[in-house]
Amino acid sequence: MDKKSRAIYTMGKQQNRRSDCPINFALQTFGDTWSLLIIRDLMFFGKTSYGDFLSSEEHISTNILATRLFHLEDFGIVEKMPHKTDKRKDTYSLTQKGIDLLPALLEIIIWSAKYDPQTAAPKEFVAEAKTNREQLIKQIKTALKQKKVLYQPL
Amino acid sequence: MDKKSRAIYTMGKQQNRRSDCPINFALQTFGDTWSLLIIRDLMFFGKTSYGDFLSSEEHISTNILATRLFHLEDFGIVEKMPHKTDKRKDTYSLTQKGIDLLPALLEIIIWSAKYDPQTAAPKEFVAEAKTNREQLIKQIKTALKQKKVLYQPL
DNA sequence: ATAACTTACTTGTAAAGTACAAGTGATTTT
DNA sequence: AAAATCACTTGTACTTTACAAGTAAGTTAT
Repeated sequence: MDKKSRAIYTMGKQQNRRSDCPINFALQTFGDTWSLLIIRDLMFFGKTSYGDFLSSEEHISTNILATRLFHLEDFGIVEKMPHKTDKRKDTYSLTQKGIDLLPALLEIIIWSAKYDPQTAAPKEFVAEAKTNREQLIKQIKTALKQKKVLYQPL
Repeated sequence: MDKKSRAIYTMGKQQNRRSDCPINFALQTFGDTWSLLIIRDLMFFGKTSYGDFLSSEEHISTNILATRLFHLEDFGIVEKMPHKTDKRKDTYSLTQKGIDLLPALLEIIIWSAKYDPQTAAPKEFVAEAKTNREQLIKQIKTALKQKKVLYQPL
């Protein structure tokens, strides 16, 4: 890890926190332009590797991805493990702390689906999130633990 | 408005959207380091003026605040009106689109309260959000419409 | 009435962060 | 044994941010 990454790493532990406000805590943890997309990929689309994240349609730069993954791992939202068979690869997964962001993600999805006329959010999914929230959360959590992929990348 | 602001303004209308993913839509709307704090100030703390936002404890820079307010207004999350009596002032308020972010904010607060050992989130508030979500949402929306302040800045 | 103050910004500049292209070294595949 | 893949790192130009200072319109105090 280089100096810049270490700087971010250290900030990660919130030596430089702007306030103790819960909204601010969330912002300083994953409130940049990319982190939530990585979390999305892990939460809904079964992506697990560096290359998987790189290939998402939003096209994150490789250096940015590297620092965000350090950051998210540092904050305990993401875990990195050696791939079972391929020694070149690492496998990323959400920790419990990361999985617990699911309700917030669902609310964001509901909001975007309401206000973005060209949203890619599947109607049935949004309907489920609105009317069967708790059940949908359980279902997704179960799938995550079993490493089943419920949805295709948008 | 200067060239830079116009550039952001144009991006605001999502000519340059990275994808139609709902998470991405939210990120491109308010996914920077400051917007959610402005929305928080409007939602919970009864702040309404430029100076109010400037004086929040996170210390946003004045030029950043100006561009974020343009952006948020452009996206229809915030409305700007001349102050009733003081012609120097403007009064900012949340639109319905902005108010509809409340459920997402509540989930973020619940998450941060769980994982930040030094969170400033009031326990009773978090408890209410968990057990009486819908009622709390109604209560806050009513207060917003009546311009009552329910909470003190953290 | 006028000077001092407040308000909502704008401007300038240095520092930090981002995007893009091109490596690199350790595997794995062909 | 060569070519490809994987998870990064490095270099550089560009963009964004942070901080300090200034400005114009409107309000308050004397």
